[in-house]
Amino acid sequence: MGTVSKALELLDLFTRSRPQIGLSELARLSDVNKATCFRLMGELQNHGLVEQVGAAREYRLGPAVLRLAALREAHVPMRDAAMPVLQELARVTGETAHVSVLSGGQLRSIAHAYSGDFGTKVIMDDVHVLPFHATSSGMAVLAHLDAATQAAELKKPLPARTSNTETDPARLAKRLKDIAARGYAESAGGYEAEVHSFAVPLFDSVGACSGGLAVASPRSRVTSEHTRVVLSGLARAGRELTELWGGSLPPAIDDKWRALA
Amino acid sequence: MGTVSKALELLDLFTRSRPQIGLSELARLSDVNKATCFRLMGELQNHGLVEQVGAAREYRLGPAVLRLAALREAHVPMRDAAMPVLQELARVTGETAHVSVLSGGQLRSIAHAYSGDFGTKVIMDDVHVLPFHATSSGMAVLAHLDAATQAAELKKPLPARTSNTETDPARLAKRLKDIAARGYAESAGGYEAEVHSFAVPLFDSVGACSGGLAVASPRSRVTSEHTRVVLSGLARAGRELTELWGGSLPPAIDDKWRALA
DNA sequence: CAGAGGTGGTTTATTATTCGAACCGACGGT
DNA sequence: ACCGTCGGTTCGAATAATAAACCACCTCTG
Repeated sequence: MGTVSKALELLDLFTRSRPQIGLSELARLSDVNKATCFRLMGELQNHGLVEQVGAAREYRLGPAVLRLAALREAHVPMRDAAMPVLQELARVTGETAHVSVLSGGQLRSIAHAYSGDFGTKVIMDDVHVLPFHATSSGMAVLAHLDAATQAAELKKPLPARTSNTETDPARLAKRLKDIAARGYAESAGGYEAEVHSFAVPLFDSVGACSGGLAVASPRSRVTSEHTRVVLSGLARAGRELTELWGGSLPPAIDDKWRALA
Repeated sequence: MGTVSKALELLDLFTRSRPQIGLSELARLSDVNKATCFRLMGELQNHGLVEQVGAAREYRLGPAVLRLAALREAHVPMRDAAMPVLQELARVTGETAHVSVLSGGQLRSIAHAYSGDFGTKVIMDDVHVLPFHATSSGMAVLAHLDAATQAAELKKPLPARTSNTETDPARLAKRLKDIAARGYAESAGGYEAEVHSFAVPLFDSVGACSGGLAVASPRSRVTSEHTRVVLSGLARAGRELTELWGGSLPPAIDDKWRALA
């Protein structure tokens, strides 16, 4: 693996639940030698991506990330545009909603919104790369990608995240066909055992699938009425978001989503 | 220079005015070999920091920067807290306001706000590292740092950005003493020839200087009345922001700022 | 108080990784 | 057909990253 990748993996160790990390722990978590770690962090620090703070000289993300994000938003205002739609979707469903985009062959979560309705909710804080085979967003997106990418993805290993994860390529292929026919995907505990989620694909200006929009609930709250509300919310929000991002719904999807509303 | 630094410098080439860059141009701008550039961008892309888009396969900042920024804000909500204060400061002065923080020995701009009052305004979009000797923020901060850091900074080269930049260490040292005595700094075209700016230092919880707050105007609008408004605005906003960030004003500064209001 | 085990940071020779020049095929205008 | 550019690739040479040992310091604990 390249040096840069190692440095970036160090960055990915920072999460909501672990926002500051000392040098030794960083080395331990990343399986990178402490000296190497030290140098890499030094370089990251010189560019403001991380900073050291406090007497323990622990590292945390630095101010430069704000600049980069502001720049990205100024040029591709996806997140800002998505936020209100996402919050409304969380509100009407009473569940956690999140949106992800396809980038470099990976599906990345870029924003999420929680509902205040229940004491229990699905926490998305520290998820960033969504596996195609184990999440509803992933399957929704994969099902609407071209056959070649789909086949390529099916050839990769399909690690089981839970006992409900679909790990058989043939069965997964069948499920994808099904999803494409319906216009939405469902995952019953394939990512986290207790999490049930539904997702719809999102499309760019040339009608190619570019991301996914999902609602995730604790399994216990899933009923047929709940599912109806979630699906109709997803269809509406999916249509709105696709439009906001300057995309266009393929007519086939448009029809299927009309039926959900 | 380390490989990681090279990669991060590539990231810094993306600006508001140049948000998408092709491989060849990237190599040209960065003085990095095209092959190297390609590999580095590939690694950045694998982590979502950049993505390729369109038929020309141009690069732009990717969705992962959003995640990092959201993480930083969740843990250190500086920018979000600063934004309203900054906007109010821009409003009352009618000029561009910006705030910067000290990180890893550099002063980095983390947010700015424009006023709608005038047709001409100072544009801060693509500034991110502020030189200590050539900006009012830089001098305000440096003047309130400990003597050792100050001396170290004075020993470094002081490149002239304009004909008005202070490049003589001795004269700069004298100016810094002056600034510390007044509690604010002034830069008359030291960074951009036509830009006149005032700045105040900001302080952390132990009373150490941790950043700067500045108002920048076109030179032509500077009058004594204008200066009075700007300084009183800076004093008020500086006090507010220091408090918001959980810092405490040194009593000496507090006195001086009272006189400005 | 001594020492064990933790911290952040530094140094070393060894080695694996990165580098850059040249090259490739594709595209778009002369 | 030529030219210039594009994104991307190759390969030997050379640079830069590596891991382990070491330091100074701190805080527990026996």
